[in-house]
Parts: sequence; structure tokens; C-alpha cells
Amino acid sequence: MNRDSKSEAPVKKLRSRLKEATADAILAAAATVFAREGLHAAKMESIAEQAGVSVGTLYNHFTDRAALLEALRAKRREALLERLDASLAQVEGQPARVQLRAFVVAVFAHVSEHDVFVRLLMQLPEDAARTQNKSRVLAELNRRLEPILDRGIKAGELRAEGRAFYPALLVGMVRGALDRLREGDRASPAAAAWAEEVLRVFLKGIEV
Amino acid sequence: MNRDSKSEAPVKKLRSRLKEATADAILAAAATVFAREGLHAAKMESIAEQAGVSVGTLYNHFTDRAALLEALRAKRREALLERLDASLAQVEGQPARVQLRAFVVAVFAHVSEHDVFVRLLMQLPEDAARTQNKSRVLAELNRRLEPILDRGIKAGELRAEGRAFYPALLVGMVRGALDRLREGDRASPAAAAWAEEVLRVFLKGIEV
Amino acid sequence: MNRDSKSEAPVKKLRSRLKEATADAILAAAATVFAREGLHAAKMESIAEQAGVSVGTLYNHFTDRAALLEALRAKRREALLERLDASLAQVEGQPARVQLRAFVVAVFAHVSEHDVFVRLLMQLPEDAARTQNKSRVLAELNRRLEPILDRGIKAGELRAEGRAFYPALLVGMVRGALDRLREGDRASPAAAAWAEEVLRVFLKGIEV
Amino acid sequence: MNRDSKSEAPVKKLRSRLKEATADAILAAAATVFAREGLHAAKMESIAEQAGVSVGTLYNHFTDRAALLEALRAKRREALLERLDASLAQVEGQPARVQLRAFVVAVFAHVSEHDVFVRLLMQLPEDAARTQNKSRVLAELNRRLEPILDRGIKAGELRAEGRAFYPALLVGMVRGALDRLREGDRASPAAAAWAEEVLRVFLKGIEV
DNA sequence: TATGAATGAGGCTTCATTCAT
DNA sequence: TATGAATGAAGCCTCATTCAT
Repeated sequence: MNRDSKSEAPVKKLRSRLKEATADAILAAAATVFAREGLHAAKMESIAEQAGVSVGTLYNHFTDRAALLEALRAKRREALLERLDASLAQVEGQPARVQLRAFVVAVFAHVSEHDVFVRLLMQLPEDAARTQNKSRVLAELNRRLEPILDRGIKAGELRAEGRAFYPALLVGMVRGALDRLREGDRASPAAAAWAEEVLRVFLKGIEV
Repeated sequence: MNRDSKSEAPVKKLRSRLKEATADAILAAAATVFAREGLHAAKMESIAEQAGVSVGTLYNHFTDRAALLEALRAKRREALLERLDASLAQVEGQPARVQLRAFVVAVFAHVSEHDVFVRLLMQLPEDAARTQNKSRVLAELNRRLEPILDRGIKAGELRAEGRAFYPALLVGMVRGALDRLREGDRASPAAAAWAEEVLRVFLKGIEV
Repeated sequence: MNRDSKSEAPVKKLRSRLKEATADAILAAAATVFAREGLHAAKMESIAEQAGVSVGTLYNHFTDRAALLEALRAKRREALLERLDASLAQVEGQPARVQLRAFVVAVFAHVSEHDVFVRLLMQLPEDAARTQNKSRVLAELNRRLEPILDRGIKAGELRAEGRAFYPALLVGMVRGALDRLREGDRASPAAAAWAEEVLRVFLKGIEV
Repeated sequence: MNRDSKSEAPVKKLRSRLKEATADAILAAAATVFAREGLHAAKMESIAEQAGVSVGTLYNHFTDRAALLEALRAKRREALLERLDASLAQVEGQPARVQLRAFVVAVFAHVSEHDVFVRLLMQLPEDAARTQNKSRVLAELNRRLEPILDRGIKAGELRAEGRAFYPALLVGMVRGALDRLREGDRASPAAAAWAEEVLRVFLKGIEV
């Protein structure tokens, strides 16, 4: 009792760190299982097993299945966006084509590193009806794309006319490429090559 | 005997026509419900209700839920491909850019006419692992794209270098565009406009 | 019209004969299917198929599944009992051992000729609770056994003491033997041999 | 750590004991319900209700209905065979008639004590086709009978000729007797009397 | 807080029976 | 009367969630 009283705050931090560690392990397990078995087929029990905890523990950390999935989505979305924003920060003020390259390269790099779940995330149709304002990845990507495009247009680099279509088209190409990567088609070019080609076609396609 | 023989066959034909009509009604209902509630959430009971039949009837026409879904997929896939092939037949021998235009326009037209389910079909990630050799839409689109591109390259119309990437990129853009259409975003340009822009960017992007 | 009026009665007989023929075909099919798939697993549709008619026709001849099954039971029971009674009639007044031989031989002969369903019928536990006063085969066999035994006892041929048990024991042995026959155990003795041995053991076992 | 280690194992043991208790309760309930409603008519829900658990719990302990039934069969079969083997062990080396008495008495005693389900089990025709190598009760009884009979024959106690038929005949009589017991026929002699009479007839019937 | 057995609503499927042709 | 598609009650099983230890 006495001995402990001094360390109460640290204990809380320790506990809180342990708790976070468990939550992280669960999220990692969930990413694996969701990717392996599908967003709908994945069972809470499989996730628990993969995480090495019991089902009950899942519910000590997340309200329910939906909350767990949403937490995972949010976490992975943030990770992608943070990396992307860091990349974009480094090319601040440079020409649109440079910024677009940074954009595409960052996305490909992130996905090929974090593999399964981010890929799954990227493939989800942006289904407004069913996911409300969740699953914002694609929307956020668009949000970052738009100012780049607008500045490119203002600078005379990019054609203005199709402006409204460009984000969807670029992101569409990226998703198409990722889909191919997923197939594990050994004959198909690697991630970096895909990034390059997406860029080349897109830039050539929209330059003035 | 003689008198009867004339009517027996027609009776069979009538029944068989009625049966087919029921099967069609079920497929139509299934398309609606799958699109409205999702591929996984859609309940057999909802489909029956939408079709105006009882649950049992679903099973008189399709072995089980998976078979019903697959029949629907196959049917809609065929419809899309038939239309597409008809379109392509009309531009046989013409320059790649004309053929590509026919391709993109046909896909957009078909999807915006048959709305919900074909769109859903197009958005399914080509997940080889889970769907085996089913769900071939995207693969079939690629199959039709490749000879067009090859001829375009041979004719000096299109750049040869990125050949391996082009199908995925074009289809990716189309899917990206369709995704936007789905959102029912009133502010976003209409199907035809999307088709034009996809074409413009793609053609400009890959021409020599 | 005129021509027909003379033959109205014959027509009815013809019709009734045709109707009976259909009913018989259905019963025969039912026997096959019940024996092949089990009393519970057998489906009305399988029976219809085996009979070469449609399900509806089954219901034109029998109220419902239970009625069909009971009709079949009754028919086969009657056939067995008729044969048995004919056999017993030929040994009227002779010693018990002769009558018992006639009894056992008739049962074995009938079952091995009509194979599947009668065998199934014989194996059904005489389950009073579930089948009410149906499924009377075993009871009827007992009914015929009792006077034979009683006369044998009165004549000093058979031991009186175990009288109450004898019918069940004899019928039990017969069923045990039939069960073996069913196994199609090629190594096991044939029907006639079983009949002989059942008789030998039983008679030796109960003689004074 | 040390303090906890002492209690962790016991907790696991406690849980596992509770789990076993539930499984046992389910098996007991299943025996009751299968016997009361029939092997086919018995509903999982009835079993759950009888056991005082929910349906889901049944599936936490047994894969499916078939597995539950088979587990029950196996358990009751083992119980019968254990008792039988214990009985037979006590008469090891003694004359065949003594061993056969032990055999018959043990079977009757076990069935009349454990009532319903074992009786049901004994009545199942040894249907090789439908139950594969399951439902081995009768086969196991035969397996134990054969050496007894062989020794009896070698010792000159029993007639050799019908050897191949004897197991089926004895077991047949036992089943016939049990069937009568089941009928709850108040007039019919009690279990012990049946055992005696089966023995008397069989021994007299097969002695040299 | 972790555990994992228990819960039970909900979905899929079967099949005896009905009924319009 | 025969047909066979339609019906729908009923049964099996799953799995997210709860809760006593």
C-alpha cells in the first residue's frame, strides 16, 4: 500500500500503455483476419484467436464489431494520410506534376508496405448509403488532390476543362493498379512501375 | 390421342414459359435487393418478398443463395458483354481510338441504364482467392481491351511502352467514374460526360 | 354420346382398374424408396419420381404421406399374413412342431422374396406410443403363434412354463436372423438355413 | 505472479469441470428426448429445453445434430459394454452356460436400469448402409458372444453345428424380450424373468 | 481486466402439401 | 385426373454479444 502510493500515476500510465498494446494487437489481428476472410465473413472469434486473446477481451476494448472495424479503418486511414501529408509537405510549392508524383508514390508505397488491409480499404466502393460518413479514405484523397490540381491549372500546367473529373480518374487508376498488384500476378510489373505508369498516363492525359 | 397430342406440347411450353418468367422475376428482384442491401446483408426472404413469391419458390429455381447470386452475376455479365461486343462489332477495323470510344461509351451506357446491380458488379474487387473463376466481368473487359490496344500500337496510334498497364488503368478510370455516378452526386457531371472525359484523358495519356 | 352410353359401367370398371394400377405403382415405388432411403428420409418427390408420376398424383391417391405409408404397411402386412395363413391352413391339426415349422418357413420365404420393405417392416420396434394401433405385423404374428403353442402344450409336446415368453422369443430370433440376411453378408448362411436353425433351437429349447 | 499461479490452474479445472457437466446434462437430455420423440422427430430445441440450456449451447459442445446423437450412442454403448465386460470378467474360465447367464443378465439389468435410450439403441437395425461403422452395439455384443460359444463347443457343452447362427439368435431373443418390456405391458413378466427364460430356451436349444 | 461458456435472434434451407392449369 | 410450380411452417445452425467467475 505505502510502497505503491508513490507510483500511482506511473502505474496508471503503465496500465494505460498495456491496454493500448492490447488494443493494438487486436487491431493488427483484425486487419489480418478481415483481409484474409473478408469484411463480412470475418468472425469475432477468429480475430480473438489471431490476437491471442479471448472474445471477451475484444469487447473490453471495443464496443462491438462495428466499432472495432471502424477503429481499424480510422487507424489505417490516418496512417496513410499522415504519410501522404508528410510526402506532400516536402514538395510544397513545387509544380503540380511534382506534387502529383509525390501523391501517387506515397500511396503506392504505403499500400505495398502495409499490404492487406489498406488495400482492402482502398477497394471498398465509397458507399455513402451503407457507411454513412465513415470510410473516408477516398474522400480524403480527393480532398488533397483538389488544391494540387487547382494550382496546376492556375499555373497553366494542367488543362482546366476536365477539372471535376480528374480526382476520380486518378484515384480510379490507382485502385485499378492496386487491384492488379493484389492478384499476385507474378508477370505483372511491380508497385513502383505501376506508380510510374499511372503518373505518366495521367499527367500526359491532363496536361495542357 | 391425336386430339390431345396437339395441346400437350403447348401446355408444357406454357408452363416452361411461366417458370422462366418466375425465374426472371426472381433474378430482377435479387438485383434490386442485393444492390439495396448489399451482397451479404440481402436476405432470401427480402428477395422473395420483392419478387412477390414465397421463399420456397426461390429454391425451386436456384439451388441455394450462392447459386442465385451467381446466376444473377452471370446473367448481368452476359448482358453487358453482349452489348459491348455488339458495339465493338460496329467499329471493327477502325482506328483504336474509335474502338476505345465504343468500348467506354458502351460500358457507361449499359451501367447507367441497368443501374444498380451492374454497377455493384463492376465494383467488386477482382478477388481471385474468394471467387475462384467466377465474377469474370473485369477479366472479360480486359480480354476485349487487349487486342484493341495491340492493334493501336501496331498501327502507331498508341505508345507501346506501357502496354501491360493500360487495361487496368482504363478499367480503373471507368470504375472510378461509375463510383461517382453511384453517389448520385447531383453536382457531378452525367454519364456521357464522364465517358468523354475518361476517353480524353486515356487517349491523350497513351497516344504516341 | 350414344355409343358410349352402353359402356358406361365397363368404363367405370376400366377407370377404376386404371386407378388401382396407378395406386399399386405408387405403393411399389414407395416400398422401394422407403427401403432405400429410410422411413423418415424418403421424400414424396422421390416416390413420385420412382413411380413415374408427379407429386400431385400421389395426393390424388393417398390423403397424405402418413396415409401412403400406412396403406403400404397394410398391404404388405396383409400379403405376409395371407401367405402365412395359407401355409398354416395346410398343417391344420398337425403337431405343434409341424405348424411352427410352417410358420417360420413361410415368414422367411415371404421376406426373402419381397425383400426390402417387408424386412424393414419386420425390424420396426413395435412402438406402441408412436404408431398407435398401426404397424400390427408383429402383433399379428403373435396372434397366430399363440394357439399353436397352446395346443402344443395341451398335447404335451411343449413345456408349459415359459408360455408367455415364447412368441416374443421366436419372433425375436426370426428378426435377428432377418437382420443378418439383410447385411448381405455373403459368408453367412442362406435364408433356408436360418429358418432351419431358428426352428431347431426354438423347438429344442421349448420341448418338454 | 507466484500468488496467482496457484489459482490459475484450478480456475481452468473448474471451468473444464463445469463444461463437462453441461455436456453431460445435454447428453442426458438428448437421451430422454430422443427416446420420447424418436430419433428423427427429436428437435434440437427440445433437447436444449430439456437440458435447461439454449440451443446455441448445444453447438458449443457438439458440432451438429448428428455429432450429438453419435456422442450419445458412443457413450451409452460404452456404458453397456463396460458393465458387460465387468460381469464377464467375474465368470472367466467358468462353463459356457455360466458365462452366457452373466451375459444375458448383465444386458437385461443394464437396459432396465438405464431405460429408454439404451433400449432404443438395441432396437436399431444394424443398418450397415446408413450408419457406416457407427452404432456398433450389436456387433460388439456378438464379438463377446463368440469366444464364449466357441469354448462351450470345445468343452462339449454346446452343439457345434449351428455355431454361426447362435449369436444372432440369442441377441434376437434378447431384443424381442426388451421390446416387450418396452411396451410396458403390465401383464408381461419382469426383466429378470425374461432373462431367465431367454437363457433357458437358448441353453436348452443349443446344448449337445 | 481477462476469460470463455452461454445466450438467442436471425438466416438459410427443406419438404409435405396445395392448387391453378 | 395428372401435372408440377408455389407455398410457408418448421427445423438446423451461426455468431455477435453478454456475464459470471
